[in-house]
Amino acid sequence: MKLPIVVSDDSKEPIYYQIELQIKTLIVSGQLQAGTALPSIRALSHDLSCSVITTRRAYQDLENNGFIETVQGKGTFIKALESNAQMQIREEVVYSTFKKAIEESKLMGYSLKQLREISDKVFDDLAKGENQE
Amino acid sequence: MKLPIVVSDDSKEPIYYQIELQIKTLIVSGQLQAGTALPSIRALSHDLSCSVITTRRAYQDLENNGFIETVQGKGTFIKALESNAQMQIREEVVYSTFKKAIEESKLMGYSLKQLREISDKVFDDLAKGENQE
DNA sequence: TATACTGTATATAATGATATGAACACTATA
DNA sequence: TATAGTGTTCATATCATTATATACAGTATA
Repeated sequence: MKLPIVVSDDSKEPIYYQIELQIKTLIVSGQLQAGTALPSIRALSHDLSCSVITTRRAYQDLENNGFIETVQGKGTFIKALESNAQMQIREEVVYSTFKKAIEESKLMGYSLKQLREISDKVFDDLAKGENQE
Repeated sequence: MKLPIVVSDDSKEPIYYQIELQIKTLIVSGQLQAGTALPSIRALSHDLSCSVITTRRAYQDLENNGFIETVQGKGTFIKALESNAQMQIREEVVYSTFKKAIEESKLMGYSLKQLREISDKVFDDLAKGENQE
């Protein structure tokens, strides 16, 4: 299976991270079903003209977040999204992402109430953008 | 004026960033009033046992965020928080901090609605923590 | 104007993140 | 069991960030 992935050397985001985000998106949008085998790290690195280490790093990060599963000698496979343990890992990641954003913003001189207003505005703006599509 | 600042070499946060956050906190909490002169970059670097470049970097970042003002030959001074231009810069920084957090979290497979719930939970938890103090 | 303070700029070292190739270990199967 | 496919580990190179010392430039004042 050949993945519709494109990476850019010019991007400020590291290559392994670009790969991660695109595979995540494919899984979350349902284009990659549970059980599907991903291309081998060698095949993918060949397609993207990067090192095996780079694709490996991307796969490893995705595994740590519960999106995929690697089995030595066999390959790498999409994991089912339903597993409670994985959903919990993911929710914890999101929770601490928000927590960090809020705590850092508090240092800019805003109260929690003010920050909530700004946060609501961002959500509203993003929702507006989604509806327009 | 001697600032109540402590930096740790063991921290994973860079020293210049530790200095930034602590000065920000002092300003935002009202312990450093507008017009107050900060210690010179040399005096501060001596107190913290770090290089002049490091304190300079912290001051420069704070200036870019509108918290302080430096005048060559004279020194560095706390800026008034009321200026509209500075408040706007600061709000933009907070806005994009949140936006980035939300967009990255969306890639974890959550809808905006779900993310809003998680975000609300974080705000509630933080508010609870503040009230307990 | 000499001096002793300010901040500024340049060149450089040290560290950590990113990316690499080559050798290693496991699995399936001809 | 030989081979060709998987993932894994190790040593290393490259690059950006962090941190440094030193020389430079502006300001106040004795």
